[in-house]
This record gives sequence, C-alpha cells and structure tokens, in this order.
Amino acid sequence: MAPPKSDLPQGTLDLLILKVIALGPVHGYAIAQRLEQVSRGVVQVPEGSLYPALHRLENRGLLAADWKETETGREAKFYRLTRKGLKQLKTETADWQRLIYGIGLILQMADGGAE
Amino acid sequence: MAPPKSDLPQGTLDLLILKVIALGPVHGYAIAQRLEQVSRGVVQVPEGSLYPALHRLENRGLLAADWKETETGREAKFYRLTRKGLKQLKTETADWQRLIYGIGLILQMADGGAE
DNA sequence: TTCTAATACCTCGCGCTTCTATGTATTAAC
DNA sequence: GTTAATACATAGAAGCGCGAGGTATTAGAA
Repeated sequence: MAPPKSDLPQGTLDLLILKVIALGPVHGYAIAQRLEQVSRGVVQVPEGSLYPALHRLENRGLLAADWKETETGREAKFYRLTRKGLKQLKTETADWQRLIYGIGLILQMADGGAE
Repeated sequence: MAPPKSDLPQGTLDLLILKVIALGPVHGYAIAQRLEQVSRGVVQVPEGSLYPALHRLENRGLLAADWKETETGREAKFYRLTRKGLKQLKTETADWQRLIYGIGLILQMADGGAE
C-alpha cells in the first residue's frame, strides 16, 4: 500500500545476497526478484547495485558461478556459495542480529532510561 | 566477551543521534557515550563519524546548537532537536522498523519458502 | 511485421557516509 | 610532569548504493 521506498543501508546487501544464494544456486536477476518478493516489497535491489555486489562477492571468493540454462531455456549465470561464503554468511548474520539488538535498545530508550 | 567490532550501516547513525538528542539537550561527546552505554557496547561511534554527522544534521536544519557549560564546568556544544528534526526522527524510525521487518523475513527464509 | 515489455547481463560515475589519523585545548589524576 | 579523559574539529581515503546508460534474447501485442 504505502510506497515502499527504502534504500538499503550500506553493507546489508551482501548479507541478503549470501542468504538467498545459500538456499540453492540462483542467477542474479532471480536474486533481486526473490529479495523483493520475500521481503514483501521492502527490499528492492536495482541492477546497478546488484551486479557490482555479485562481482565483489565473487572476487572475495565468497561466491562461485557457472553459466547454465534457466527453465525458460535462456543462458544465465548461476551463483553458489563457497565454503568461505557460508562462513561469511554466518558471521554477518550474527553481526546483524547483534546490531539490531543494540539499535533496538537505543530506539526503545525513554527519558530517565539511563544514569 | 566477544570483540564488539561492529561498523554501522550507512544512514543509521543519523537515526541514533536524533533519538538520543530527542530525549533532551546533549553535547556531542556525551552522545557517543550514551549510544555505547545504552546499546551495551554494540554501537560504538568514533569521533570522526560523530562530529561530521552532527554538522550534517545541523546544516540540514534538523538540529540546533548552543554553547553551554557542562556540570563539570566545561564549555560544550549542546544540541537540541528542531521541529523538522523530530519529524525526521519519526520518519526514519518507521523506515528502520520496516527495513528490519523486511530483512527479517529474508533471513528467516528456509528452503521451499518460495517458488 | 513492428513495437513493446520482460528477462538477463553489464559498466560508469556521482554522491554520500564512515573511518583512520591527526590536531587543538582543558582538566584531573598519578 | 606526564598521562588519561573530556570536548571539539577537519582532511583524506575507502567503500557502497544507485541512476543512467548499454547489449542481447524472447514473447506477445498491435
């Protein structure tokens, strides 16, 4: 309903991409679709963010890719997680959880909440 | 226990600063301390991030500042929220909630969750 | 047939933020 | 008398997200 305009904070995109790929090999275009669908429109990833991110992750050795055919008979680059990528996913997920916990504490803060 | 290394995602710092200031006038140095204490060490704001952020927010008209004396008899720049700043705080808080909701959906995703 | 829309990939460059490093000055403690 | 904490500040580097642009294929509408 509400215009779901919401830019991603720097750093979170990698985590989301790793998570989607961890569920099974997917190609880039499908990753963006999954993220938008699953998050119910909250997370929208423009291609200008997506593909550079994928290349970054691949260069860091967190992803590996092979060209295959999609179900619709079209060539696409399917990504999968490396062992290093899986480890990174776990670390970043934990970091994220800790972060939103900490930020939650701050946002719930009311007058007289400290000293 | 665990090394609390956790860089802030871009954009969240403004939100946290606005939130702290909303509780009453504070000076910059104290803001960083409050954030670290309340978040139990999760949020750590280096001065090189803090002061530029404060200046940014002031230039955008979200904060106003006056020099006053601290309880320890020292000069410090006390910030307070403008009306615009309060409005911004509400918007950004709502945006943040929607974002962590969306990201939460993605991180909870398991195989077979979509098709 | 021709045009549009969707799929699927890519890069360039702007803009913005964060962080490290460095600097000043004062007060308190050791 | 030197170190640590308080309190402010800036400069420069590095990184990321995004808009805008580009290529190519396929499917469907006009």
